[in-house]
Amino acid sequence: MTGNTRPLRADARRNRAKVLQTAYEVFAAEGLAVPIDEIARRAGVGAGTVYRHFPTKEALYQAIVVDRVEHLVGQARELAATTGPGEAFFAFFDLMTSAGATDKGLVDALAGEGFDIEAVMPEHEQAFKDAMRDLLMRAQAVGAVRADVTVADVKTLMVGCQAMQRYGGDAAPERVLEVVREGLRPAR
Amino acid sequence: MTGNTRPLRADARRNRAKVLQTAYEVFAAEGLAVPIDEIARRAGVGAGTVYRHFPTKEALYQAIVVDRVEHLVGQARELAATTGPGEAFFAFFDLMTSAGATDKGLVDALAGEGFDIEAVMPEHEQAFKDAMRDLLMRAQAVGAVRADVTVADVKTLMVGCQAMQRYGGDAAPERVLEVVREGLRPAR
DNA sequence: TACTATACGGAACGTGCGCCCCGTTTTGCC
DNA sequence: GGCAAAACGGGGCGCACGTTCCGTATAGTA
Repeated sequence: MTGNTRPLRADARRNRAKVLQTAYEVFAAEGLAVPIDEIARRAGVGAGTVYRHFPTKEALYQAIVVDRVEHLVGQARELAATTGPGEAFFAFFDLMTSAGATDKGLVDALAGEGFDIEAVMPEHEQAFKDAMRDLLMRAQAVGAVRADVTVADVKTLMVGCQAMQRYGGDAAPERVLEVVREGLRPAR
Repeated sequence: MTGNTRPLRADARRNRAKVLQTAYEVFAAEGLAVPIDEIARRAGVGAGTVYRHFPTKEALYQAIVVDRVEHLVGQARELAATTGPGEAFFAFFDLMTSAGATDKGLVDALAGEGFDIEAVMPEHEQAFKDAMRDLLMRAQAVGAVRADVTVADVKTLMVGCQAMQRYGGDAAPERVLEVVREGLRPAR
């Protein structure tokens, strides 16, 4: 079904990679609001070239976000396999929040309007939730996390923390995150 | 210095009020991204009329947000005066978060780019912080809130919670807020 | 080297929106 | 009722941005 795309010409492959790389950096630094023309300029190509490789702006950052999410899912699985339940869960929590602090585009994509992950890449969303469910249930089983929170709750909290990281102000990110982490622990 | 503005004509006063009212409702329901023309249309006036009363779109929602913030500050002071320290603090927390759930425009203004409250209405920001400092310090004094968080931390957390309220997903808002509230309590 | 499919770049188009202009209407005063 | 000042409204301008088009350049092939 997936049309047999024949191999790209050398310059095409090069440009595609350059665009992806540039877009990743620019979106991470400035968020999804950056114009395509700007990305094209920084990548040293014309706007038309960007659109030949990605039919739409959304398609461009989808490609990037999917990659990012896959990477995070991989890290979640690795943590689940190599670390104790409680530790693994909170390590992943830290991973997610610091990802948000670094990558403005990711936060825009996860929290922003005009981007419904579940609609656009349901399988990745599912993989993400599955990986997180694993981490969460194990952590709850050993009493490291309060028993009543769901995967959806945790996801919302993570996205919220990413947004807070970005909010700036005079707040100390460390302390703010610590509050939420502490809140996730079982009531005493 | 503040130019002596003479009294508005009757129709002007009426239109101004209608615009404010409509803008308040529309911004609350849809966020700050709504075009001015739309607000003008719903208010039953021309776009020019909106701009005569508010020189810029930003000025329009500033007027609204200032009003909203003043109201919240008033509520904070009243709580501080009439309720026990711990209760008052958390009641205000709930007030803020549910304000965010109701008012999309407020969240946009507090969290969004392109709106620096401190730059635009420093005195209100100050009043807000003062009122919150009062609530926070009293709550900390009786051990209802962990001693290490600052006013800025709490503000960030509140804004973050507002954003989460709006994020939707399958998360239960109740539970998510409970996690943060719990995290604000002293370590046990 | 000659030839063609492929890819390139950037000018150009359409749209949406903030904001301004100006001919028309309304208000308040004598 | 008549008049000037104040206010109105909505068409229009300028700009930004996503997307498309097409004449030109280049990679791959014989």
